[in-house]
Amino acid sequence: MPELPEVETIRRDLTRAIVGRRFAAVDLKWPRMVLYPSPEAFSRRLKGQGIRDVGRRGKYLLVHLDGGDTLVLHFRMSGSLLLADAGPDDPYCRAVFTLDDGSRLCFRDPRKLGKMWLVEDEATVVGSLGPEVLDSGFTVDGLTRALAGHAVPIKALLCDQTVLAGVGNMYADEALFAAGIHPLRRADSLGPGEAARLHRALVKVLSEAIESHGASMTDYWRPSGEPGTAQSVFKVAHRLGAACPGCGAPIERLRVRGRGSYFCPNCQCESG
DNA sequence: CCCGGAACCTGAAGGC
DNA sequence: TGCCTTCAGGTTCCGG
Repeated sequence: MPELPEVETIRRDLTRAIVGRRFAAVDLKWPRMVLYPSPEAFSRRLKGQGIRDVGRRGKYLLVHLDGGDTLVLHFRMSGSLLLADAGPDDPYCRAVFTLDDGSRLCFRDPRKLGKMWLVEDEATVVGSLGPEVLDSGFTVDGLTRALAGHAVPIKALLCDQTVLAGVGNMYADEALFAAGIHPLRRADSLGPGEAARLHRALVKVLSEAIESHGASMTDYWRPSGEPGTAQSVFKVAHRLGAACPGCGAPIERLRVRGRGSYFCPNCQCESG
């Protein structure tokens, strides 16, 4: 499930591979993934535009084009972007972009939940996102302000993209463990020390995951087809019943707003 | 404000 | 073996 570290890895890998190239052809095998404009207009307008740079906002990949448009991609649950040789035979390839040098880019997405937009102003898609966790401008104060006045479970708030951009289920669990905070704690009940620990944990967990090129749990691969390795250092996420690296207690799982949440009942106590 | 549930999707996993 | 149900969770929307 591509969250911030996975999309950032795709951005970096892709930057080396496609900046300066031009879109030559677009083959939409699952047109419903295009939300704007119409699939026909999307393909027509994209064709011929050169790639200026590849950016990211939260979990969105932003391909800035020399015609002034931005191609926006969201991978949702199972999407990935592969360079070339996944090949036209791959049954899960939902869109193929052919570039002017003959290379191909494949949007692979078994579950068809991924989305694409081609817009003049990217803010129409990403304008409502909260701050980037890894921006230098994201401070403990900023996090404290984001928590204030919210009676929701902290886990739910961390996954709210309008509050923080880029954090999803896996990394929210890892950051809460690193900060020693229970996923059900009310966001507005965190003390200053806890907010500072959580801020540090978020930055650390996401930075280290980027260094490991993201986590390949299910359907995520780097554009080269190689897996990321961030999952190998997960301490709680997807480790139900395994020993907590801090205290040895078995990792437990509960549901927070419909999402499976892994935590150590010992190291993350409910009262904080 | 806060929550739950449905919808979008399909492969994997578990039960019988 | 095989059918059926449930689960996985990012996002949006809708109703209580």
